[in-house]
Amino acid sequence: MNAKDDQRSRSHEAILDSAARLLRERGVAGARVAEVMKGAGLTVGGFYAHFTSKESLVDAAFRRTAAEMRGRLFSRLDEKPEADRAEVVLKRYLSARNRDETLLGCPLPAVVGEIGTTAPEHAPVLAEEVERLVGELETYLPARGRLPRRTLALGLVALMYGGLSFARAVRGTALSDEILEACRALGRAAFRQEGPRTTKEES
Amino acid sequence: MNAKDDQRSRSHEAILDSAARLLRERGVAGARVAEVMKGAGLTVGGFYAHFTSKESLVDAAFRRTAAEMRGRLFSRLDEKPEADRAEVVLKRYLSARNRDETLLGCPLPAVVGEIGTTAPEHAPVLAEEVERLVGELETYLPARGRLPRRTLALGLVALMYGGLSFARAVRGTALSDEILEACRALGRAAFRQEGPRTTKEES
DNA sequence: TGTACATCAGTGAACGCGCGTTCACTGATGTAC
DNA sequence: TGTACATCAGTGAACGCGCGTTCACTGATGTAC
Repeated sequence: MNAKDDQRSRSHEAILDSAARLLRERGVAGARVAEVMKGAGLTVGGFYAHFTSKESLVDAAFRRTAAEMRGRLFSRLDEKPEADRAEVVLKRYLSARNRDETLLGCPLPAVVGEIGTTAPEHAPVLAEEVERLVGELETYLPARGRLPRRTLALGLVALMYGGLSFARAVRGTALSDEILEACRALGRAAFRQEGPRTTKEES
Repeated sequence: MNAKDDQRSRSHEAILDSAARLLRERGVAGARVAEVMKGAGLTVGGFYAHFTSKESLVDAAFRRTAAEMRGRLFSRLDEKPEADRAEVVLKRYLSARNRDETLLGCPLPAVVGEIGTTAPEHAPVLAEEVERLVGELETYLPARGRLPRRTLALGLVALMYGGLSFARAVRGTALSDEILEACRALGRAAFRQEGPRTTKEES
């Protein structure tokens, strides 16, 4: 039962990968089952042997892309001075790279609007992933600023998501670059005033 | 030729109104031509006597909703102390009301994601409307803060849009209220440090 | 003022197309003896 | 070791459905004489 199971799980992975790519690039409605399967080197009919519905595929692909994003966003931060870490995260997220390389970038801009309008069935997963992102970001924020860490983290996530969404929507224009820069500046201003630059333990 | 022309322009208005409502509530793909016409008290077939395509309808409806939003956002600000105006705008936009009353609220959360993914044909109109919003918001910001007015305005628009989008997507949860509040706090922090609360002329 | 004709906003059915999902079938892999 | 059968991942065509758009037609409004 080895070769068969191997094949099966390899296909499963390929489908998820393909879905993750399309979800980030085209959103929920734009990630069509037939195209997902084609991207995995398979045909439409086989899909339902791997997932019970498109809905469950989207949930799974969303979780995966969100986890990947957090991985990239928070990787190797221990190499940076503690006081600079939040700024590094901000810079990484609001970068031309994260805007242009949709295939590897953040899934939020492609799905949040749809979840608010035509795809509310994915709201629970979104809430989950936002909590994860906010929770991890909090770790890198000053412990006692004017605003509670969680407040600051929630606001920064909204700022980052909003800036990236706009920048992607008008990509290729000067406005797009301007937006990214302005959001970085605003975010920096928000947490720079929040705490002293001295080193404090966080736990 | 009076009664006929009157009828025609009344229908045109009704179609636009209906489209504006649906666009805010369900986005570009969700605002279906047949449903728009039904909402205007008409049938599908008559649509193309009023608009050349769905695309041009969406552009027109988007401009209309954006203008309405600016109207509500910036109305009667002269009644408020000059230093408080930006904060009033922030509060109005990031309110439970603007989240829940989708029918009258901001169109951005419903369309920006789609424009970035499956409906790039509306990017020019989006850029136009963002410029209008940013330009008007600048008027209410401190003239010489740490950040240039335009930078601050761009960042605030991204923050407001991002916060409202998240809040709508997870509406009905505690997280949704928390996000609105956090974005108001972050925005306030950003422009509060930007300038002294003294009165300065702006022009 | 009345009558015959022209205009045109709106109707409703049909068009081609693409979607998510289903299902009878295939053929390579694994099992039993 | 070889043969007959079972399993099951994947195929490809079909299903019902909804979309944007087209078009022959209707009937009330307006014009010409």
